[in-house]
Amino acid sequence: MAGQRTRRRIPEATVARLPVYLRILTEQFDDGVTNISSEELAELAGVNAAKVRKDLSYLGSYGTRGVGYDVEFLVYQVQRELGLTHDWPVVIIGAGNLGQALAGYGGFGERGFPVGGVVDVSPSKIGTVVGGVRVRHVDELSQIVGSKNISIGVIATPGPAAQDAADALVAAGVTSILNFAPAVIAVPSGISVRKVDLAVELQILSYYEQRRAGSQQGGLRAVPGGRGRGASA
Amino acid sequence: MAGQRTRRRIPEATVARLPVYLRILTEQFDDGVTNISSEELAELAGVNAAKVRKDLSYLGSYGTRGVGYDVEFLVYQVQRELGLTHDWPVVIIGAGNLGQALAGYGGFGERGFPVGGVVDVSPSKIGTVVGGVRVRHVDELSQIVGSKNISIGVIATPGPAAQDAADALVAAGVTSILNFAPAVIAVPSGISVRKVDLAVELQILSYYEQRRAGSQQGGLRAVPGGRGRGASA
DNA sequence: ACAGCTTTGTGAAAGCGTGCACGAGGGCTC
DNA sequence: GAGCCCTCGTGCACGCTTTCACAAAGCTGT
Repeated sequence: MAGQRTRRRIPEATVARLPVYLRILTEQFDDGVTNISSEELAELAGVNAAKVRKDLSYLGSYGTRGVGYDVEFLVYQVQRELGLTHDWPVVIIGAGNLGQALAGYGGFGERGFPVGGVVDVSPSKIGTVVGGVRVRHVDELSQIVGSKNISIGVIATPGPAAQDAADALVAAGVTSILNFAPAVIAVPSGISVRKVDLAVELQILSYYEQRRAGSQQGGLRAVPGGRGRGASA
Repeated sequence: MAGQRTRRRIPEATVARLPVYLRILTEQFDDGVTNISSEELAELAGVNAAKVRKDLSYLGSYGTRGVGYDVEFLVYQVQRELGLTHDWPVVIIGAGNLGQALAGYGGFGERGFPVGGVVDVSPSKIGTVVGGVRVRHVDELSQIVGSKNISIGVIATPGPAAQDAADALVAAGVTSILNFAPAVIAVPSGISVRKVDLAVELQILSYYEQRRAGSQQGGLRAVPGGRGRGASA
């Protein structure tokens, strides 16, 4: 019974790259590409080929030496590893500007994360329809989460409301949270949290931008740029 | 002349945390707090106190032993280091769902990143007003960037258009890019790129969610969760 | 069947970030 | 003004991540 599921732990850095590989592999598959080498995949993902091989080796030995990887098979394996063999409905808390955009985005549903519900506290928002979903009151959160078996919540509230939102999500039974609010939230251990802060990203860019303006000798140096990447055009 | 600007290089991981400290410090200052210890700041930021001290030490020795840090002074120092002493206007490329939300968000302008322009390729978008800015054609990008001295561009296009958008931004003179499109973009060296991919974040959560479902013994274990954080409630 | 070419999978080394632990230094009290 | 207490700043060790380099393995053509 411990056969398939409990495979070796995958390093966090690798887990963060697998979705990128997956998107590229899917695109390649749609383009009719049936086989791909670590070198090609690395090029498309903007990383080192050795890193690709090591990352993929955590899933198993799915490549063929001298040939490369079978795209379709690899897509399936990465999906399985990431738990993307079924949909994960999400609930969005906060129907303001950002919440509406996320609900209306559509890209979520396509990628296996349909919007299972949107809640807010404001009476002016409740009852409106965003992204085909009617906004309901946050008090109904538990009911929504329970009935649709939702385990992922998205916080799209203003910063000061983020902790309350997180508490409400956890109380409702959500075990993973994607936090867009500009605030650090505390959650019980065992709950996964990832944070996306747009202002923070811009401020990081500002740092390198300013640094560049300061050191006026010999033009530009390579810039780390975080999860992004620089390559010569 | 090499005095102020060319201080020691700050590690990337630290640069990514400085904006978080800055937000917390600003909030504390607004609440009338005049002094803060590394311990308190660490608690609020969800990190280790030693890490806070080490991070801040890259800026200089601005703390007072036995006392802590002067909040107002520290706010100023972090702002200066991040280059936030003046505004950085940004140009948004792509006026779809996401682009509109970003332009209308308002949080950008408040934090020193006013929307200096929005461009798109679609005639149906051009001329419409989002976030108080009229959408213009992408061909006018150079003119917009030049006249407003913009150095940061935000890509909010669909994935397939991202590379073209990046090329257009670089050609227009932008040197930092925040990429929201689900695609890896290639840029000349010397251009900073940061990437925010919503689907990727959800897929990472999916991995840990699935892993949890797989190991059904003794409840939940601590989950890395990336840039987010777990703390006992 | 064998030689040669290609590409994977992985040990080992180097690099980077984190966290501990403690010395250094400054304020406060008596 | 001397001693005590508190908190910063940082050297060091540890662990994670990246990168290199190469042996193992498979396909192809003769």
